[in-house]
Amino acid sequence: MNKETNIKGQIIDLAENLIMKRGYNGFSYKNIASELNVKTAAIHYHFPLKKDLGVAVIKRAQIRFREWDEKAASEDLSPVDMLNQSLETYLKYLDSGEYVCLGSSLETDIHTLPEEMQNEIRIYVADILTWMRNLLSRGRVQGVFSFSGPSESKAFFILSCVQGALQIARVSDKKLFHRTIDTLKAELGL
Amino acid sequence: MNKETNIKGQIIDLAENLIMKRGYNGFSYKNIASELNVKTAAIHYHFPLKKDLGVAVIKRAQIRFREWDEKAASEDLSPVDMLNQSLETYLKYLDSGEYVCLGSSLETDIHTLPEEMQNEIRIYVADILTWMRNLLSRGRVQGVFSFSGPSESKAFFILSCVQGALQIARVSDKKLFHRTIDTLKAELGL
DNA sequence: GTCTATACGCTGATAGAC
DNA sequence: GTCTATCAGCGTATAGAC
Repeated sequence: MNKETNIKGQIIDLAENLIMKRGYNGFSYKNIASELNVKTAAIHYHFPLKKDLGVAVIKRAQIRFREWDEKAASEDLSPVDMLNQSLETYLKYLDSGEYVCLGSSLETDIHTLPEEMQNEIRIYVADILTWMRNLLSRGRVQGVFSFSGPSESKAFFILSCVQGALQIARVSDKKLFHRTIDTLKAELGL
Repeated sequence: MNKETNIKGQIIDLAENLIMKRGYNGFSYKNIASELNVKTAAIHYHFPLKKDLGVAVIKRAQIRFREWDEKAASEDLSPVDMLNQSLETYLKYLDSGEYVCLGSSLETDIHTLPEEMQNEIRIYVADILTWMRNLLSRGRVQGVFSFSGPSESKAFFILSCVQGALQIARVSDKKLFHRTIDTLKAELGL
């Protein structure tokens, strides 16, 4: 999904993609090592425990998300454009034919994960929910979004819908994912 | 979740619950064996390969779902009551504090599963989507549901939303799941 | 930073006794 | 139907050489 040049970054990239494709319990250091044409011990040098790598993946996702948000804010991106940009991320996952979003995958695995990872996931998901809530709130005040009820509920509703749709699309008709996105936009008055 | 008396049924029960809680790659025969106070070899007697057990879990879910549908139909249950009954299943999962729905968990794991299991999952999800589509269609004709667009799209939308909400609720505020259900109902005019 | 070598528990799975 | 015994392979992880 990304193109890190440093080795550590490349490992995190591969791990993230593997988690999104196969889940945390569905990948091993060997998968990463063979992709980089090294041995597993080399991966352990950078991330002694698998848990360390797992935490690194989530923390980087948190940072990337925050930076994306700040960048969009500094560019004075409109709420509509920001929403569209975020939805494009999910469309990109859909087009890949392989990935679901990171949160989605880790939520499913949550009861098998070390506590440190669980905590970081909660933070990551909370960040996204808060961001969406603020975006909706702002958009409604500006008159570009139209919906009823608390922004918090609507944010949860939209993210649930997109995330769930991406998963179901994995095993059914992908065009229905696009329709779901269209419906969500229409419900906001777009 | 269930209460099978025969051993084979008990094994399938435990496997299903483990999949919903920990994912297919997050459980082992040992988990089931220790729960039943037997050795893993005893489980292999009933299901030689893990894949066999996985397929059995999904096939039973298919049958249970169809039987539930037929029963509801034979009782002339109204579309509203049928919808509510199905939503109660998800609420039960939420209250357990542990489970997401079977489809949800297996969709996440899909790229790690043997082909036989993948096929059964597709059938299972297709069955549920078709059922929901027909329910919505019937309800709209009867004038108890109100929504625009194809029933197929709406079915996908609703199931995505519920499924995604159940997952996100695992790591955030569970009351927002209830609000999501309320919103979905309100959108149908309930 | 990466390698070889090694350890060790767990997992899926099988054979044969009871 | 369940047991003991056993197996190979994998996954995580560490030690020490290069």
